[in-house]
Amino acid sequence: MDTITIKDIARALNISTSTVSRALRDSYEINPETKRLVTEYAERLNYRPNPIALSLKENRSRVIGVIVPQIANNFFSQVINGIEAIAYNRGYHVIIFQSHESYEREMLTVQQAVARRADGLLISLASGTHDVTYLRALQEKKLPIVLFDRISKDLDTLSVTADNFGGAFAATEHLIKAGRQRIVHLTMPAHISVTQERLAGYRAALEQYGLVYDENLVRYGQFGPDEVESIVDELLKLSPDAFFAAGDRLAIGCLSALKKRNVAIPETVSLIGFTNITVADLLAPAMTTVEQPSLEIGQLAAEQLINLIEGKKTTAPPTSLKIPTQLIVRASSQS
Amino acid sequence: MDTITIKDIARALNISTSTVSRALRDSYEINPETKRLVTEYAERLNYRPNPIALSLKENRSRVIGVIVPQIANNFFSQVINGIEAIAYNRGYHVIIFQSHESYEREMLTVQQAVARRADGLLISLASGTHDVTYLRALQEKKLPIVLFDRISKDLDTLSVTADNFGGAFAATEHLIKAGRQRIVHLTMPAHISVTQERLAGYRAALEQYGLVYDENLVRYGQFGPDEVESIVDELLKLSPDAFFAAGDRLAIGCLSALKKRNVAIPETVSLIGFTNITVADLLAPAMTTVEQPSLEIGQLAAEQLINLIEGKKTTAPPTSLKIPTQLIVRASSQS
DNA sequence: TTGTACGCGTTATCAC
DNA sequence: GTGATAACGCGTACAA
Repeated sequence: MDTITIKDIARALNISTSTVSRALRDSYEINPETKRLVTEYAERLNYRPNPIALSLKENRSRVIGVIVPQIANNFFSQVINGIEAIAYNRGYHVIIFQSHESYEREMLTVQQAVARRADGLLISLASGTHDVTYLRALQEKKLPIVLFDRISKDLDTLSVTADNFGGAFAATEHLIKAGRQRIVHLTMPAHISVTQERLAGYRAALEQYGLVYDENLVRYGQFGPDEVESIVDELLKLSPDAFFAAGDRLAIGCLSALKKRNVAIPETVSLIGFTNITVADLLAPAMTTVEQPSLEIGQLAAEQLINLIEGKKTTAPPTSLKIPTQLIVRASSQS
Repeated sequence: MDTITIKDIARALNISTSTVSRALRDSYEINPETKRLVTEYAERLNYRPNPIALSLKENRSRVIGVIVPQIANNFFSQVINGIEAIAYNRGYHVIIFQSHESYEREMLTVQQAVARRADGLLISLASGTHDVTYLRALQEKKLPIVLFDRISKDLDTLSVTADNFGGAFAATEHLIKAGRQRIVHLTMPAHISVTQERLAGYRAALEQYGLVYDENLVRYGQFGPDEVESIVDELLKLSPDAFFAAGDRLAIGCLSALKKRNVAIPETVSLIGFTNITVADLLAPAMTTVEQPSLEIGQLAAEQLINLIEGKKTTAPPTSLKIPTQLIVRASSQS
């Protein structure tokens, strides 16, 4: 891949590289004629400045590193979509890294991103991550970091999340108002921030409506398809009258299990983060869902990070940004 | 973000930068003691060579550019997953670009990738792309390019796709053997390679079993949710006895439409590329699907591209690699 | 065995 | 108005 440089232009036009540079950068006092010559020639040869040389000189890469647990996931791929939209608008490129939910891999990929001289990092923590001191170290080295979705209170950064508390509260409240009293809460591993926030919303709603919180109705884990089956079996013995699954895959697994068992509950499941409305419609016409603003999370997070990188005022104190969720209540299609 | 360089180490240890460089690169004849000193110090300060400087020097970036129509899409995000797995193993990073199905944006992002000095490009063409001369120009400049999924016969590159013909043939054959005779084929825009290959498989199966090809039963487009509704309405007037949707979203839209109209056909839909089996199970227990090997496509494509970049022998003449698809027949769960 | 000098592509600074 | 030079971080030929 042979590329044309400023040198080539200088040689061809019998002028110095600095003149070429000036002409192209439209910088001060330059002979209009020279400028014309240079720009025309550059145009003709389709000259593009080498961003790598620029990076070296300016000590910045105009690249932001994004670390997610996994790419092949509806939520994260939409967040990335949002990130990309903003980043490209502001002249940044995005390099994606996956932690595969592992603490070790997360550390490694963060190292990689740092080695690549990413100008800043956008991270959603792996479920295996309990310790963020390695991130704190980077922060102290002035590397801009913004956490999103899976955040940590142990790290004093800007963070962008959905309003998980509010969403879970609304979903639970909706079920209660529909007469449900024994609402199962199927959720992710306990230590993840998202889990805690959603659980808190669930509890708050129960409390507000004078229902008891029964911890037997709450199950944690990133249940694989089979696992959910047995969990649901166990739960059914406790005669619940509604299921609130706090995540896409949990909800799908749950629906699948219930369907196999021919459990017919008109409005069993409410879930957070199911982004494909068409599928939700098909799966359970009467299902209520909490739509997670994945695109917006990505956009806002990217915007905040770039502001940080460029030293602009951030939106001040409120270091923890929450984007509202939307409760979507589907009318039962069958009589 | 202050980083430590080879210079810092040299200064601290009172030796020259070249000595430091040699010590770290484990290069020839160096005093073991000096080497120890340097490596220890570097380790302690967590020194990482600046890949940007290296890129500039070696005129390569160890980055591969991936251009897909959209990230937030099950198929593409899984392909990216596969690409990433291979790339990182072989020391490459992956920068993602989206064309948003637009020819102009595709050209722009390719320019960006080239400007960023990507060592090679992995491209799945936008549906808006009818002309690939701009890619041919890059090819002539010796930029390694591998196409995947949405390929073009107008470009003489290595390509990696699913066996779309075989998959469509198998699906159609399955429907025919189940007694279907008027099989609708709902597919993507006509000029896309994938569309053509799948259509050819569909036709070949019809022909082999002596059924007439009725072009009224074939519909093209990237139907939005609403659009599918009216298409299905039109099609129903032609009294089809099966639907073969050549794509995830088409299939979901089709199922949704059929469900709303209470059309009960035991095995209506067969589709290509639906990767989430759990959802397929839920949607239509008797549905037959063709699983697309998205992960493998990504892996193989990345492998081929990196071989190209590194000048290794490619797998010779067969410049067009096809990965087999798998027909998954689900037994009806009812009765 | 180690140090010096140069080049990768670009721009800022200083001379002319 | 334009040219020469240094610097960004690194590796390496060449010199010592």
